This record gives sequence, structure tokens and C-alpha cells, in this order.
Amino acid sequence: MKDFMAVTKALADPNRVRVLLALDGRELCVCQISELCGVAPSTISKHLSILYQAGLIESRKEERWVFYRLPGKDAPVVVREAMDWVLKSLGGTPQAAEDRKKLKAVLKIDPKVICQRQLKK
Amino acid sequence: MKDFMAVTKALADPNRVRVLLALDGRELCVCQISELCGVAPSTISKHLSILYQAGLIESRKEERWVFYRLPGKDAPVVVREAMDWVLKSLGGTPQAAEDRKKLKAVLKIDPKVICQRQLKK
DNA sequence: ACTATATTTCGTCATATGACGAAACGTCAA
DNA sequence: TTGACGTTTCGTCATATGACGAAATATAGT
Repeated sequence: MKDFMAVTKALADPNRVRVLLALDGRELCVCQISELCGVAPSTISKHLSILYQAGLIESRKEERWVFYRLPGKDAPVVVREAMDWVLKSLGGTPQAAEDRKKLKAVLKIDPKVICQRQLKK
Repeated sequence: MKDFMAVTKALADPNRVRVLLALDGRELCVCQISELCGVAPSTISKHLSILYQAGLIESRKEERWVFYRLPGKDAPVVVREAMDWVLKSLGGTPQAAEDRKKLKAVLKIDPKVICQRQLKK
């Protein structure tokens, strides 16, 4: 029950759901996700930690960057089915399409440049 | 997206999830659910309205009582899959078993008596 | 060792949420 | 039509949540 509630609470915020959709098929670092969602890196970091604790994402550290990705097939059933539900329910929505478009643009920029931009703000 | 978030937000509270589990296979009125969850009728009423607006439950008025039930097969796909996920994930947990036991006891009491009890508090 | 930089943690703030009891509402029985 | 009663709405409170910027942390390059 506790595990399940961690998942439902993690899914109860639009930005966190957007992150899950964005991570479908690729891994992203914090600054890329921050740029996509249009919220501060510190806020995204918090969101990612909530998703992580619910088991909905995994992470990998490479140099100064931390890359996040969806869990593999070894993930708990609750998590796998939650992800299936999310992707199936939202994959075709306007919001998802818009984010895919925006993500495409973000992916073209070198992550370093993104972070420098964020510093200026 | 908005509809989906209504569902995830509705699922992000333990008492609301307990209600859904309790409604699996039967309909219940407010005072019965209130008794099961151990929270005030007004609070349960609010929870039920959140579940209702998310499409996760339906209601039926009979005399002075309002009975709530899970939606039928005509429910939106998002809702049906959410319910499948909830029931499959939690049906076998200790919490669910405990609630089924408690519900059995509640169902033996005449709803009228339950409401009178709640008045005393 | 020092600096630069990507991320996380912390402190703060405004708003959202869940709880209760009191009062309002709607329906049935006298 | 008055009264009884199940439910809902409203007002209030304590706590949780999501946002930010500043400061701390960790790692790569000088």
C-alpha cells in the first residue's frame, strides 16, 4: 500500500507526468528536463527525487551530469503497469505532442549551453 | 491531460483508494464508507465528490441514502485501466484484507444504526 | 589546490489538501 | 407542514506541496 501510494502521489503532478512522457525512449539530464518544463533546476531535481523514490525512474551519473531514464523490465509490476497506463493514456494527447516538439528543439542544444542560460536567469 | 490528472489526484489519497477497493463488487452508502474508514461523513462526502468528478465512481440516490459504486464497462478507457491497476496492485495487500474484514462487520449493521452512532460523536 | 559547473539541499513563501463540526439541503414520515 | 435524518456544503485549522533563489555538494579541468 505504501509503495502504491508513493506511485500515485508521484503521478499526481503534471510536471512529473510530463517528465515520464519525455523519458519514454531516451535518457535526459536535469538541465534538459528543466528547459523542457520551464521550471527551475532545483524544482526539477525535487520532482525527479520523488519519481525516483517511487521507483518510476532510474539514474546514471556521467561526469557532472546526472541522466534519468525510465526503469527497465526488472521494475516492480506496480511500476511497469503504472508506466503502461501513463504512456497509453497520454501518448496521444496534444500536451504530449507539444512536449515532443519542444524536446526535439531542446535536444539540438548542447547541454552545456542550456545550463549557462539557466545561470543567467 | 486534465482528465488524466483528475484521476491521478483522486488516487493520491489512501482513504480514496480504500473506498475504491471497498466498492469492488458492491455499492455502499456514505455512512457505511464513513464507518469503514473511520472518518467523519462530511470528509467522506468530499472524498466521494473528488472520485466522482474523476469518473472513478457513479452514484444512485435511493430515498435519503446515496449509494456509490464503481463505474460500468461504459467508463472511459483511462478510468477502466486505472481501476484494473488499482485492484490488481492492492487486492492482495494486508490493508485490503483488513478492510474487507471490517467491511463485512459494517455490512451486518443496519445503515440507520450506523448514522445514529455517528450523530452521537 | 583552486575554479568552474551540474546537481542537490535548504529556507521561504503562497497555495492546495484533508480533517472536523456546524449549518444548509433534500427527502420521507407523521 | 413540520420534524427527522442522510448527505452535502461551508468555514476553519493544521499540514503538505510546489515554486524559487541561495548555499552546499560533487566532479572535471587548470
